[in-house]
Amino acid sequence: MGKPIQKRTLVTRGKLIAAAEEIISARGYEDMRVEEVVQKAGVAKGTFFAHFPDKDALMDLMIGGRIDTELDRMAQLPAPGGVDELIRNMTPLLNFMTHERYVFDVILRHSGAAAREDIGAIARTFGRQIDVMAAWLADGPFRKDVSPHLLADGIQAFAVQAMALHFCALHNGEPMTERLVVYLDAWLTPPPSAA
Amino acid sequence: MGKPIQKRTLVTRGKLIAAAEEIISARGYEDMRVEEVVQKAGVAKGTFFAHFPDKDALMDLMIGGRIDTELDRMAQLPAPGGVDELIRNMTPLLNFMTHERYVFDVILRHSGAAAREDIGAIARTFGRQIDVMAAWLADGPFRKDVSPHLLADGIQAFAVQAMALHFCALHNGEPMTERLVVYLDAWLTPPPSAA
DNA sequence: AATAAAACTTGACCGCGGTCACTATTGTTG
DNA sequence: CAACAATAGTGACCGCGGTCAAGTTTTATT
Repeated sequence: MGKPIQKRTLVTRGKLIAAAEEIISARGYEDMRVEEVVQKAGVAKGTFFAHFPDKDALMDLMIGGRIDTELDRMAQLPAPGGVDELIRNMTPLLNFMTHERYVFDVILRHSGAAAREDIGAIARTFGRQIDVMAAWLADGPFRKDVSPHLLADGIQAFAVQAMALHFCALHNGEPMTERLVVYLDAWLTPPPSAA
Repeated sequence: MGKPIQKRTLVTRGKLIAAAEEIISARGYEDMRVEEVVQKAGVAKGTFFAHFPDKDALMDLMIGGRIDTELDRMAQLPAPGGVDELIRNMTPLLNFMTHERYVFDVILRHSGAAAREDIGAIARTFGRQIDVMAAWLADGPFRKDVSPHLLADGIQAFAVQAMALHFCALHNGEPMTERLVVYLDAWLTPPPSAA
């Protein structure tokens, strides 16, 4: 039922993505301009928007791809034996997500999809992240009174909070992971036996 | 010290803010155009940017003011007797924060300040929110093994998570507060006496 | 009242994301 | 192959946030 796609479509799309990658690796995400991408790819500006609904959609793809690489790595790792190790396992991902303020903003904007049908790359990685972490939590010295999935949801929430504070003038100085360890100790560690 | 400010500055600023308020209450936050604000205020476009660094700064002010109103109300309330009541107390705030996708995005962007010196209105409300909730948590049937401040941080993190999922196609249908109650039960409720 | 300096305002202009009516290319069918 | 849809690509154009050199008004100074 999908409409037939001509070969040159894939070629053009590839040229656009390659151009974007080149620009990003040279000057970072924030400074990417659509005009520069199309110029480098040797196509007209309108062509860009025939391939992507808007600039954000390309960013979603590029950033989502990069996050997926990190998740691939994380999925290989053995289940962490404690909060410290868990955070160490996540650190490369968190570092990427916060290495540019612009990137973090794009990620937040795309972490939920707008419509059921067009869940973007980043939104998918948020789901994947839950799965990876839930697997870690299933066995390990962590709370067992709630489901691993719920625990993973919480880790995500706390990670976002820690990353947001990383960009807040009131809180930086203290590294992100130190803030996170406090949160996750309280969230994941089996509490003292009586209230 | 502070440079002298002329009276007309306050007048102009007032006209800009009044114009913005009028537009927002007529058509919502997202559709506010700087050009329309200055036209309605009867000043030139450049004047706007002499009063606010950028459009976002005005939005920060407008949205922050509105959030402060909600926090004033919340601060008056007696400490909630449980998770359900706590969430009921927060609901008007959460509803405002999510009543437009654009508003939620602005809030997230501004929840951390860019530089120590220019903490905006929204960033300040995030701090206030912690204080209001920490006061609620000090007495009440909630976890006591960690500080009320930390508990309040967590509530904020989970609230943001719940609101983000509210905009996610995969999760809406289920109302926001129902998601939140699951999170907060696990976070705030004294856990069963043994692991 | 004249003058100078600082504060404030102005609007033409720019950058850049996004649109759309039109042209060009591709694949198909008789 | 020629005719013809369907699919892709084009670039002038628009909307809107943001800039800045020049002009106007206020306040301080003599």
